[in-house]
Amino acid sequence: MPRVTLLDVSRHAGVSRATASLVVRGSPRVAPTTAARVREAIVELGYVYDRAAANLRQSRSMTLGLVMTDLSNPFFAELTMAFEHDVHEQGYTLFIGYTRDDLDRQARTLSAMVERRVDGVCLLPALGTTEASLAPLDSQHVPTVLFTRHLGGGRPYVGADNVSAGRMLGEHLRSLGVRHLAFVGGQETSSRRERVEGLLAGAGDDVRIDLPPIYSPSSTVGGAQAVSQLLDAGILPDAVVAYNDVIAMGVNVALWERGLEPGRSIALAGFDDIRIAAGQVPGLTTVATRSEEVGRSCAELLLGYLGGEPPAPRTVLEEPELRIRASTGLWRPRMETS
Amino acid sequence: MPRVTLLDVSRHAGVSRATASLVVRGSPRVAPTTAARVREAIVELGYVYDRAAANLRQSRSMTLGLVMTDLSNPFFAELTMAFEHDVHEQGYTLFIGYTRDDLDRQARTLSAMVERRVDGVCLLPALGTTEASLAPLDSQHVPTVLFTRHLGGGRPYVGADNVSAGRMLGEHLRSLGVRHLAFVGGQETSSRRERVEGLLAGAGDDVRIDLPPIYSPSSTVGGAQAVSQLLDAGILPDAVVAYNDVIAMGVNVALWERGLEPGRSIALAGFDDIRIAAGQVPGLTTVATRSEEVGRSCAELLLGYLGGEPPAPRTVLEEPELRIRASTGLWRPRMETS
DNA sequence: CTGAAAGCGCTTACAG
DNA sequence: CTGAAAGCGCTTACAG
Repeated sequence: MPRVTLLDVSRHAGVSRATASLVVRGSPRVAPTTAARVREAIVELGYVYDRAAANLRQSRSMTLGLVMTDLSNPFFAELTMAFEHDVHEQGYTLFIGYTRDDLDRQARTLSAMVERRVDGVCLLPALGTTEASLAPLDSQHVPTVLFTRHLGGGRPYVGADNVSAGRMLGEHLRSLGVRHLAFVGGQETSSRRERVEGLLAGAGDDVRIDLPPIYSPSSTVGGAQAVSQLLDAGILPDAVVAYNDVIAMGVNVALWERGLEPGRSIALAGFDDIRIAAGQVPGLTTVATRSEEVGRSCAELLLGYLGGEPPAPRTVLEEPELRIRASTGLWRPRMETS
Repeated sequence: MPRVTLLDVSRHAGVSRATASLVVRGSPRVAPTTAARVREAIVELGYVYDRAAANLRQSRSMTLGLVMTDLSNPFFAELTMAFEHDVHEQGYTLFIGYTRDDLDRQARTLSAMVERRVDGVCLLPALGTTEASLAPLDSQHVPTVLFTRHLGGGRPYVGADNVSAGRMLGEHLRSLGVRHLAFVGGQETSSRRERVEGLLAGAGDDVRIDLPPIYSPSSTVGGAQAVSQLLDAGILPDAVVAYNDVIAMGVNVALWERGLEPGRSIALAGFDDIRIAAGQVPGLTTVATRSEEVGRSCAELLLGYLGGEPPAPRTVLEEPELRIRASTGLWRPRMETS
């Protein structure tokens, strides 16, 4: 059976297609009685608006793309929910794609979205992404906002203020009396560099900081392996700082397994304050990097960008917040070295 | 500047639009030299295929919808990743939406996808969903597969075998010597009923089972509140079984805070085996309900369904697997009652 | 294997 | 406020 179209509706209601079209879009320029007749016809015929066809004509799709590496870090699940909420309210439907930090996959995903004429894209760039990687978006003038990782260029970007987050944690640990800390896990990204930079600044010169080249995926397994590498290298700091909470959770388990008691015999902290981090034993000290605010700002920046010029400000840095819990709060220096 | 279309490409290559169209779709019916000339033109002009326009003509969109309540449970993040992987490989792009267990939001989300002519939808139905709620999908003949929660009808469905999962856990706890267990958390859903049913069967008649009407959202906070309600009601079982792992993580914290040591003084278990559960202290005993397999089966069932009749089998139950960890593995009966 | 024409379902000027 | 015509960018028969 053929699809019911706007032409069928207009005939049934005794008006032209143009009029019916205005009614479905809620135009006030149609007489109320006419509009009512059209709406009746819609119900009687079981008509469903074909936004895809409308979009072809209007050359916009009312869809947005959200592309990230993966969801194994709940931070991105939280961000996704906030982003989806805000754009859904504006009538947009969301395309989603996961690059798994693979450049080919990222290219295919972005192309697929561009071919479907997305109106805009929020992207967490995969490792190794360059400005050139984004040519498929730029050549079609698809407004793009980066989040969490930036490329160093002037492209619109939303993220936590990672330098500030690192500094807060560094200051906290120093004030506890930590004299030796190590940083582990994460990938070689802008946000990792920024967190380390802040940590160094916050801890100050009195604190010895080990920055072994120990990277890891954002998983508990990755965290456990990272801290094992650290300990196997003979490094036993007062405090371990993990690149993020998921990694810190893995560090936590590995420390327990080695007979260390996080929060007592060794301090432990992460970044992000994923909701699940408060449900850890011991409760995990962390710096909230505002998943929901980042998602919301991405939506706001992108929506403001649509059909217009790149927005000002082009960079939004969310203010982090230190959340002190038992994983550092109970730790005390083993002995005074002064 | 106007968009580069297939007409521009065909002119530039000296062929007709139809021929150019065949080339972009990789048809073998075009002479190789002609095809090469067209491909050159595409590159030279910077042409981008407009799949949205193609889809209008073909009346299919090469998009699928994945609709669930939310991502606060990592189980659904894992499922999403697996589903996305498989459908991406088949050339589909994914629309996503979160209902937050709200029927209105679910209706709006499904309508938005239907208006955009999705080829198929995988849905975790919000609480209160009836067959009638799915009329927007059915009236447009959008193939639909349910997951995690079913409606009792014959609609295609993928989920874990929750009865079996409950039974495994019940048998495990009984074999440990647990004589009194309580089940807490979760919503009033098909999967909760099934888990409870299996648990009762597995534990047998010798085990006293408390099923207080304590429901909760899938969050650590929800879990902490649920177990507090239990304990405040004066119930102190040998073992607490939570509806899922996220809730169990909250139970874990609340038990510690009350001076109970999960895994020692009280046994604790959940369901799902979310990846992060292994990174708990103590390690959480759970029944894996196969997030990735569920996602994969959803993709397979839905793709098989597209353009054809509803698939057989219409129901796929993934086999669960018991994962014993310290949260029950270290527990021993306090005294013999025989 | 290639080309001219019609059509997917809508919206957009332009007359009236 | 309403209607007839053209067009969004593609694909699909149908001739050749």
